[in-house]
Amino acid sequence: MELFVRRLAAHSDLDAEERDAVLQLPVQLLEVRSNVDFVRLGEQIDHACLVAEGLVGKFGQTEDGRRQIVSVHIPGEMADLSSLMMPQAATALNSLSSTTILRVAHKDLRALGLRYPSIATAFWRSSVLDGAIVAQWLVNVGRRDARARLAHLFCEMAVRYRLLDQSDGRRYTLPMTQEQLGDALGLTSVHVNRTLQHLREEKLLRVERSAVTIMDWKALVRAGEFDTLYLQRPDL
Amino acid sequence: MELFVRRLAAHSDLDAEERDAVLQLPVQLLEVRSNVDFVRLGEQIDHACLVAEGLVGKFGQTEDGRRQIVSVHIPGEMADLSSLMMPQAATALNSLSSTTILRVAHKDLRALGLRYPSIATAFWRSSVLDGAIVAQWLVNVGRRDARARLAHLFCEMAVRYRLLDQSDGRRYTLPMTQEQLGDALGLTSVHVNRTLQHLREEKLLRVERSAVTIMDWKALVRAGEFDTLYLQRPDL
DNA sequence: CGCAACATTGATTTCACTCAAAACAGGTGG
DNA sequence: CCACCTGTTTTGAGTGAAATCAATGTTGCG
Repeated sequence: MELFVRRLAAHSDLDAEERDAVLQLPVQLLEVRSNVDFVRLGEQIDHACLVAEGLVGKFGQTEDGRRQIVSVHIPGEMADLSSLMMPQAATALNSLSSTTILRVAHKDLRALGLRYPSIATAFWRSSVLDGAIVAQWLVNVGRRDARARLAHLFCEMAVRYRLLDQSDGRRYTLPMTQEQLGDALGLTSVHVNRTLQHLREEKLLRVERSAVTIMDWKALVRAGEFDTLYLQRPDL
Repeated sequence: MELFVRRLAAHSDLDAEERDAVLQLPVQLLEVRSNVDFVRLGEQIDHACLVAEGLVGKFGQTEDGRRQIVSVHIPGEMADLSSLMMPQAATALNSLSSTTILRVAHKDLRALGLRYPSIATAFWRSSVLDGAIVAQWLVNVGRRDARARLAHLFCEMAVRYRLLDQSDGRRYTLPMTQEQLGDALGLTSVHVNRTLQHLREEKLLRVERSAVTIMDWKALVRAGEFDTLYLQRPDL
């Protein structure tokens, strides 16, 4: 929860009272095993899901069962703040690993926004920043080859995890399977596997289990044509 | 401008006074020829662009010059309302055809949001709905083949144009070249051309110049696995 | 009329997919 | 503590959808 406030404060000015008000938000704890759809497509939502631990994927789906991950959310991020403005879920939420969620009621969020306009603004800005990430993913999937897609994703996640664990960003834990990486990048797990090997041979990065180690940041950025502009955050 | 209000009112409740306040917004007229970047990447923005006529594309770019259209905006839509919350443009805006734009100053929009909270909410909701469309495009580009991608796009545009021209949605004018369609769908213009021919042979739809005629709506919906859920609008 | 976009066609190549099987954890219960 | 199961990663061989390269039509406009 603290993390959530820190994230908000990173892009929007909030005074002590406002930060405190967010911290006081009543939440309901929810533990989910790996690979559970805890928000289903078309469902009517009355609470938002804040990721406390683990990893959450927002999924779109085709009729033949192929899935596309539209965004991933790491601890401290509200996975579906947008549900406040769009209560019928157009995408599903799925735990990519075993995850703990804090549910926050819409009515509490709404009340908070009414009472503190700058919090409402911060939420709005959050939605917009999330949207900018999705847009970049679209560029990534639409116009780059497998190698660049993977490189770009790992660069992005490095920057996003940095705010979380204060590490130097060269190492982080991304609990996604190769299958899930494929779902995020519009690739098959087989091709992800081969491309990952290629990336390792090139000494750009190494992924073992869930541990990502970036060996050559500069080269990785070049490979993924990564530019932090859309994240509105400084580079590593 | 009227159209913009109608769009807002379609998803958010606004009373007469609020609707009027939006209509009174001072604007600056801007005519742009086809294929002009009137908002460039990384530019600092202090006004939003409302499309009055024509068609606007939001572009992401790779280093080798390949472009990906991240969203298109038809008359009555604010192409970059998000710039209010993210003044440094992470995507460019380009006129896909000759277009007329109404520029609205950020400060006026902000003032309006402050004075009328439900307008602020309506703007926020607009951002969220835009985001939902981008997310669907990501599913489309990531997981569907060329035929389905095109079908999906034409279905979506049919629904979106309906609010505009009150037609039955079977015919509309989409001033995009095949090259631009390719940029929107992550395909080359050559492949768009061939797939379009295929779609015509199947008697699903016909595209001549900019005139789209849907010949078999049901079949097109099936081909594109189109579901209006994400648009929060009724089907045709 | 002639230029500049745009659309269309053909031939070839390539990147990524499919199918299939094997190796490799990690966790469970006997 | 090992045998087993399930999910994940790895490898191989063959296929296919879309890209690339390169011309040739077409259309509309100044």
